[in-house]
Amino acid sequence: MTAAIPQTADLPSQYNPFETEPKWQRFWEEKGFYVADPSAPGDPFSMVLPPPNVTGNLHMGHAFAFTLPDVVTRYKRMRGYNVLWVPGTDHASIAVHTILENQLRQEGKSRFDLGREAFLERAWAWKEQSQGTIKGQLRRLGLSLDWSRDRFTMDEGLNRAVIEAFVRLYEAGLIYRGEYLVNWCPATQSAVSDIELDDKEVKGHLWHFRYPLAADPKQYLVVATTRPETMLGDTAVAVNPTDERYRHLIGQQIKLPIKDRLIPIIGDEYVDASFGSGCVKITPAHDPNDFEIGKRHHLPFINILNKDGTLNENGDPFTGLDRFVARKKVVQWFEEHGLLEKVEDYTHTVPHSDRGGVPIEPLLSIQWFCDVSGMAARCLEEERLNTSPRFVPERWTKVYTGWLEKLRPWCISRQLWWGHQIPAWYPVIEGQIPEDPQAFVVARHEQEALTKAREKFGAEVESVQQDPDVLDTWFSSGLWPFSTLGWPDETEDFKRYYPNSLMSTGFDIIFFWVARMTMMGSQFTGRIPFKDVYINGLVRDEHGAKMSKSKGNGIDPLELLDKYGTDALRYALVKEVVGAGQDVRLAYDRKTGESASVEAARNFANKIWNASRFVLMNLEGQSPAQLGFPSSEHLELADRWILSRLHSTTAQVIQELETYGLGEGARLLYSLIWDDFCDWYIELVKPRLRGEDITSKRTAQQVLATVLESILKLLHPWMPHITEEIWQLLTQTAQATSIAVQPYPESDPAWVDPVLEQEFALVIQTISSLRNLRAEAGLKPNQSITAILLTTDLTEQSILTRAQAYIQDLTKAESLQITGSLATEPKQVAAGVVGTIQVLMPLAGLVDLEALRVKLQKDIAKLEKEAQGIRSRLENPNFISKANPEVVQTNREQLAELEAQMQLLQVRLQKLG
RNA sequence: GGGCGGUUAGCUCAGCGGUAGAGCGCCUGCCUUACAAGCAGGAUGUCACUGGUUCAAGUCCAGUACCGCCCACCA
Repeated sequence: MTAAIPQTADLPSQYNPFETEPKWQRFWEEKGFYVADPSAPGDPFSMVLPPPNVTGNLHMGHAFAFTLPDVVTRYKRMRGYNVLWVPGTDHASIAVHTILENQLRQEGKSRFDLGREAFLERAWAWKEQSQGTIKGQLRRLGLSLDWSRDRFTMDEGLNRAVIEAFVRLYEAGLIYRGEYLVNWCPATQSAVSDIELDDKEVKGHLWHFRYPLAADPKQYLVVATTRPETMLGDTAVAVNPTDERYRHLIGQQIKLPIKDRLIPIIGDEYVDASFGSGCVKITPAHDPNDFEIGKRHHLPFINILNKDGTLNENGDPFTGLDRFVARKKVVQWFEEHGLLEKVEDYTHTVPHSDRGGVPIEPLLSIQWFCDVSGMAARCLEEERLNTSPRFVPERWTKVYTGWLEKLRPWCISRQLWWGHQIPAWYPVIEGQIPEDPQAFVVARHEQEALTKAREKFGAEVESVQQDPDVLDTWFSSGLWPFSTLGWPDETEDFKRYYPNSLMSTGFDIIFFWVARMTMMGSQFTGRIPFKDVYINGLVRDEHGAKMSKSKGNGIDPLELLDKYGTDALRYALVKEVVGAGQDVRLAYDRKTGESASVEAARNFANKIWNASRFVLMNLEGQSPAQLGFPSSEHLELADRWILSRLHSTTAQVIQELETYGLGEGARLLYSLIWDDFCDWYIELVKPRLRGEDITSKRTAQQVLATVLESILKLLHPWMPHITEEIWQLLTQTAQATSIAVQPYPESDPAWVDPVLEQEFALVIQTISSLRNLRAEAGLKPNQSITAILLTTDLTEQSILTRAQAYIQDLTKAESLQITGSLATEPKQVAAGVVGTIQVLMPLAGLVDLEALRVKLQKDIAKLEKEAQGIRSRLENPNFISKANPEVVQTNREQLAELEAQMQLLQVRLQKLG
């Protein structure tokens, strides 16, 4: 039994996405269309969703970045691939900390007041809430995710994967504990990685200090600094060894002001003799470059800072002061002692902590590091040999390899609570943990740690205490492509779907994430975890600016979803993309909350809806399957034309989808649907549907049904809901299946007929010309005309004759004469020209002859301008001799045609008198 | 300092060697039984600038300017 086809009256004339979309979202999920089956046939096509942070809501960037791969996924599924798209969310250690600690601050508390356990409870509660919101939003975007495989970076399985990865890296000698300069964020009191920094331009000063020589305090060297307080930790002054001014001083000593410490003058190539005074103060414990120099010259490392950004005992006499207060005091000291040479205004960039929002301090501390040099080298080798992964667009490859080439050890520990606690334990002996930083064991769990600790440190180990730090969030993210598939176990999913086919993400996290995944993937699975990397662009605001929280210029996707529907937003975003990875700008009016581009997409959806409504009401309740495909001998000109357009567009769309041309595909379909199908085919077919000729009517129904069904399938990856809604109505499958799992249309070259399309273009132009004449003459839409198409070209005559009914119908011509010559010339006639065809519309009664004249003159002038261009080309002997003969020939023909057309119009002009 | 994008109609953008395009907006008619979220018709451009290659250049090459990103930063 099939459901009754709704009558036209049942279908509103405006498409309502708000009823439709949730219905199909539920349907897809309940019926499990997107649940992958590793035992099912088909080449695998697998992806993991870049897991959104559990920090609140999805933003426009998510909507965009997730819709793009959804288009690809839906296409691949319809192409018969065995598709898996794994959803999930990320615990986002630092980001969640920031949110929760802000909340606590408002309650007048800190996380330390709460304690680790209570804080984590809050974190889990927050995660639950945020995750629920995000999942709802992902569903609302209509993404074809396999929710049965939903993961969270801190769920049991992934936790196990993280510990396993850490242990294996440690056992391979790639994870170690060491002292190093880390980017220290005094606000969050944690180390942060290089890529969690945000450079901000700051207007500061460059202070020039006099450093007296120990041998002769009246002589001094001038050093400059933007961070005066660090001088308390200076352990040398460096000059360039080739610098004639200072070469003789190398080896002598400076008496460091305030501290009265003797520090050496050293020579190092790093110093640029041409910058400033050519002397550099060296603070190995608080500057990355100085750190390197300090190591080269075996200088002492003096740490002057506490973790909260105040000065420690080494900062005496400013111990306990905040770094910025100490800065002023140091400057004041130099000033008072006549050692301040000068102060310059100086604008420079200062690295700030992304999350903490304050300037970071390079700080010497004991952290956990991961040596990634071997992994990076393997990734570079893969890229060199196999160009794997393949970046789309290709230009991002350089960004990726460039970063891998200059990697430093990765600081993976964070002094936070929310995250994966580092699986390292310290032995407790006599109630104490040994001071030796290397006294620890790495284990999968506490029991194993205790055993190992006793083996290593003896039976006197009473217990073990786990390192309180958590891992950098990107550590677990790096495992995402395989940890989600069940790694470290050899699961069916892992065997079937790894490596992933595609990774779709933003350029801003090529370093953070893509490179970490390829490194971890190569380390643990021996393979690059994905074949292609599609790098999407940004969604910019209405002014072309990057949307960001700090600027507050974000556009809320939910607002647009509420206003226009999911399909409209999806289509509007993707249609703007050019090639792959280009940024898109979203039209938006902040006063009204309206978006012209999303509205245009909504209108497109409505157009599809109404075209479908027209088709449905004319099929007399028959489904495409019931109607069957029309037999070839019954096909009329318009039928063959629309089928040709369908098949040629299908070929182009498939071509685009295969090369990630998602925007191009969207635009091709827009034109096929709106221009070809709605404006022409449907209009042409109307008389046949109302007419007496049963065969012609049935053929039209068959073509309408088959073309509409193909169009729906073609468009489904971009606009999944409306296509599902209409497809269900059209095919009357009673929700037994989904358009999402129907085969994607194929292009049959047998139906593509370029000659026919060209001929049909002539018909279209002729109709347009007549419509133009009607409009120019000021005729009412329902007023009928008489028309004459005059041409001596027999082919054109034949085409026009075949299309005579179409022309008459679409131009309201009650009589239409197609002829090679006229027995009697009409007196007053509006005229246009198409090809060699004179398009004539005789006008009875009062007409504005002057208007007709002006119109003809304008047409002639236009043609003349065109002809002039071609003529000058043909008059150039070099063009004749050097250009491709075919091009020359074409130009000659074009000129001849233009001249003939002008001639015809001239004649008409003269006849007007 | 290095690198990557971009500069085409009022706005947002296609086009990437042979006659300047789309959507939105604008103008003129139309509520024509699919659609006024629509239909028909129309107007609109020194294709940033300067050179070069070519018979031919928004289209290829070089440089310049401006806009936007990314990376690295000289203390």
